[in-house]
Amino acid sequence: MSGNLPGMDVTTLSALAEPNRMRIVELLREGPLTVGEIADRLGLRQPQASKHLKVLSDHGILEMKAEANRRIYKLRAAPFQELNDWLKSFQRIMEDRFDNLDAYLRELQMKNHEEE
Amino acid sequence: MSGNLPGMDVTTLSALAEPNRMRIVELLREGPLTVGEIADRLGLRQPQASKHLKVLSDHGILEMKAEANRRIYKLRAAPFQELNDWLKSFQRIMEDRFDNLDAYLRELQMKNHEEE
DNA sequence: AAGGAATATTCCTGTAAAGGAATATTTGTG
DNA sequence: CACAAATATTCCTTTACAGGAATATTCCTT
Repeated sequence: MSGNLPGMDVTTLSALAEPNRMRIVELLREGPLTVGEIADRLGLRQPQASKHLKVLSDHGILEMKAEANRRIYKLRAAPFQELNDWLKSFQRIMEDRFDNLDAYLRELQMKNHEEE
Repeated sequence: MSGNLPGMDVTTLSALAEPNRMRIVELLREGPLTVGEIADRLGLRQPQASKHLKVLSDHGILEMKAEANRRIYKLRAAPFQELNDWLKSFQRIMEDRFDNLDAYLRELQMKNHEEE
């Protein structure tokens, strides 16, 4: 009966829900960067930068291109599209259902009298 | 020089980045519900449901209305708007900057030759 | 081939947070 | 006023994960 909802992937959110990773994402909006530059600009140690980048990559938020010694990371569009789609499916319902407390209160009333 | 970016609140994301809390949010799309119903429908124990609801409320994702014995929780629009705005500020940049690896590679080249 | 960048990985430690169980609190009802 | 229902809170335990430090790996340069 119930349609198959988009079902936002929570692990994508948890990957973004870490301050330094969010800073990395914000930084990469300006364009692709190497690990070293990311670490420098954000005042992170290289190992922690690498670890965060790995998490973000594993969740498909970033993609990496090896260029000689350097690894260049850049944003991927997909997860943001997914987030956007999920939000859109919300907006539709927002106007309708969020605020009909009254209907629900009447419903509660009914159940109360029903079960006695 | 740099504009003040939206700056998505990571704590909002972390509140959503928990499976049971996400399930609560999805459930409440259908309309407001009491703690008991939320716990029932999701197969959660009441205390855990209350705890998750508190987290969601503390982050402004839900709001609560006390109705006699019951507490009715419902979604708030604000955080979703915030998320939406943040995403929008992304979309704009997506097309332009995400993919100009070439420019960045040339830039790297230059720096390499520069510093010698 | 050797040394040095740039990056990834491993190990350790501390901390935050989620679930379980029990209990407190509030409110309605007989 | 006593009891029961609905919800919140506390305490405990376990687990996930972020940072620090050290080390491994890869690739360039000479």
